[in-house]
Amino acid sequence: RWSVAEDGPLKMADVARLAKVSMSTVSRALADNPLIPEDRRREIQRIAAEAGYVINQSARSLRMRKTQTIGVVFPLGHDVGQLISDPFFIEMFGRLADEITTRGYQVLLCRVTDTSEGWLNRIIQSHRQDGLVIVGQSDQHEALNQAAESYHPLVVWGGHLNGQTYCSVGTDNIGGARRAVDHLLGLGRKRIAFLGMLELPEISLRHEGYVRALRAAGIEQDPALVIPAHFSFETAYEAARELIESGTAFDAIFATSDIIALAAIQALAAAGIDVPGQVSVVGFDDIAIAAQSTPPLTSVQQDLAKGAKTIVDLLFKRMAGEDAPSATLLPKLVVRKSCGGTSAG
Amino acid sequence: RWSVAEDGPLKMADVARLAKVSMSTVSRALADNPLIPEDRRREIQRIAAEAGYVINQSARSLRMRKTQTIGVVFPLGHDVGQLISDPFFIEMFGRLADEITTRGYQVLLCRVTDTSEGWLNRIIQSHRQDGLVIVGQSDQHEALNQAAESYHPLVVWGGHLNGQTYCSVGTDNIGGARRAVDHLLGLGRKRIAFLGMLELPEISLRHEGYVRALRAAGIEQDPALVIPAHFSFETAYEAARELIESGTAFDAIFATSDIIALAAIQALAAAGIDVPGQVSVVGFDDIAIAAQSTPPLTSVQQDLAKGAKTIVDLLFKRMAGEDAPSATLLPKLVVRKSCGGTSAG
DNA sequence: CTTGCTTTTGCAATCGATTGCGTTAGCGTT
DNA sequence: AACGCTAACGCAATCGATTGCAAAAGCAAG
Repeated sequence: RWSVAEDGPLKMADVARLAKVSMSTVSRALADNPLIPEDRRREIQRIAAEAGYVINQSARSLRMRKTQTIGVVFPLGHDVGQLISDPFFIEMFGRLADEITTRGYQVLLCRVTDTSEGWLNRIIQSHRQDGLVIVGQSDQHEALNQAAESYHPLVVWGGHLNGQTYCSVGTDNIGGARRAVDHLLGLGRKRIAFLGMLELPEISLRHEGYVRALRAAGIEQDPALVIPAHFSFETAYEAARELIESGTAFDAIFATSDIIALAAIQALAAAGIDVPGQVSVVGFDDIAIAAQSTPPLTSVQQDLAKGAKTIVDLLFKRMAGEDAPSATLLPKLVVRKSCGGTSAG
Repeated sequence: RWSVAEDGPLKMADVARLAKVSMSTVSRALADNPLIPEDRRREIQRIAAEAGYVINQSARSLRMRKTQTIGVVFPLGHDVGQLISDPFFIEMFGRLADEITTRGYQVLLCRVTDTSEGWLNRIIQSHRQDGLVIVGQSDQHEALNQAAESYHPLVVWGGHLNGQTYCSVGTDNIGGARRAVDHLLGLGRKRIAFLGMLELPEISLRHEGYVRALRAAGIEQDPALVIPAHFSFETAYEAARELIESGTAFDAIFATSDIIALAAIQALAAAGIDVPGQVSVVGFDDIAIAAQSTPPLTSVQQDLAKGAKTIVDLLFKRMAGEDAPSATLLPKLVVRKSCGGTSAG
């Protein structure tokens, strides 16, 4: 009898010996190749299963030049440890994982530790995956553009930017922001602060929506109301606190993520400012906590389930050689108590 | 000049040609093997980097019989789609991913879609990973025991069970539950409901702690107060609703996860029952939302950061051939408003 | 019993790296 | 110049599968 401990893992050659056929035949039988008559196929499959044989994926990947694996790459640089701290990315990852595993592929999580020149090429050429999903462009627009030239199975979650050659899926950031700010304006708010990092493409688009809404309402923009704020709770809290202490007057906050919004609400509470009484707050993403917070947060909802499905659909198309275009999802404003009563003129 | 599009990806042989040395030398140079003089090593590394060469990991894995990858396996069966719905698993995954990538390994997410006989062996023998973390024993205690016999680089997050031969890391479930129920008893609560699936080993241990606390307080157990409840919000809500409608009297709930606790609180609210006025609620896990909910949830905190670090530490020891023992983490009761005022006799 | 055709099967090359072992180069001694 | 010794380097086998191509087997018709 054969044992893992003594003889090491079973190889295909061993199964071939057991079944008294050649390796070629075993390989074809396990692959359900019709070249082998069906009854013999079944027989060989049974023998392999009973022996506990499993195909060595390293060998298979090398020979077939594919890994049955999709790499999911998470954003870089800006916030170290963001992976575990940001509910948005976490949820996105879960949904992507679902979509990918449903299609019979494995999910490889890639965290980029070294963003020096060529980081993306290093991931691509490692051949560890058959396709890549990049979650968030961060500030790597150029790197993505360049990689997309020669590597096709690549889809990016993020904003649609000028001169973009890669395939991206993302919410209509301008429209979403526009809707949020329009809502605040509709409540009679006039001094609306913007919290977010303009350096990030998606945030920059949300800022554009903010600007357009103000302009359409004929309200003058005040640079003092545009505050840089990272995605982490602590830094966002700090940013909000500084805004409050600066003495700049404001009656609403448009936060470019829910985490930032929640941090702002806490900072306002700490300063004794009532939400939504004195200041209205709107977030972005509509993560799960948003509905549970006190007060419940009004937020621009991104449909991550649909987003993930779209990303993976497009990726598989591209893996099949087809040329899939970018897609934009329509955001929805979910109104809750954090921005005050029912709308007014 | 060389181009990905035209000539396919660069191979080590190409680099060898560029550097005018043999493949052996290139391989050794890239591996920083001291057999090659340092200056030549640097030179070859420079040439490889400039050409954009990256080692093909499939080939490397095959030859070296290791993949620089750790598989993280998620629980099976009980709750389909739990991956995306359960914040506990998500957070655990994030922390594991951090610990693993910090050590220079990749993370492969394994979702088991086929739990038929031999599922674990199929993962192990695929040789896709150098080590395995299983998050949650589910009902697979026996399968784990058997696999552990011949496969050593394996660590399980979960309870420590009788006759267990595999290495596990987990919270002291009995102690944690005991502490939670003792707290409720200290508040004067006497009819404490238990919500959770006894079939799961960890939950069964928490039930044991519940029983011990009641026994120590000389309070009679009522089987009608032990309610089966899955981990998903919807099913837990349903379970809580049935408890309420059954008419069984109770003045406290010990929920075996925060999700269950939050669902119970909502069900209670819907029935017009005040928390903590009429019923005290305690959860388990202390996930991020717990502190943000209304009312903030008292919960048994599991230190996931430490748990993940311990798991990965032990796993790497086992991968190195050492024999690492199981570990137990001490839970901490975090008291918030959901179970009522400061304690009383 | 040939011949011709189809169905099965197996040989051997291949994927792209790593590495044991033997060879060559380089240098210092005598 | 010959020798010995070490430091560098390269040949070729190897990891474990897949697959093109050719050979063998099976079968029917002549």
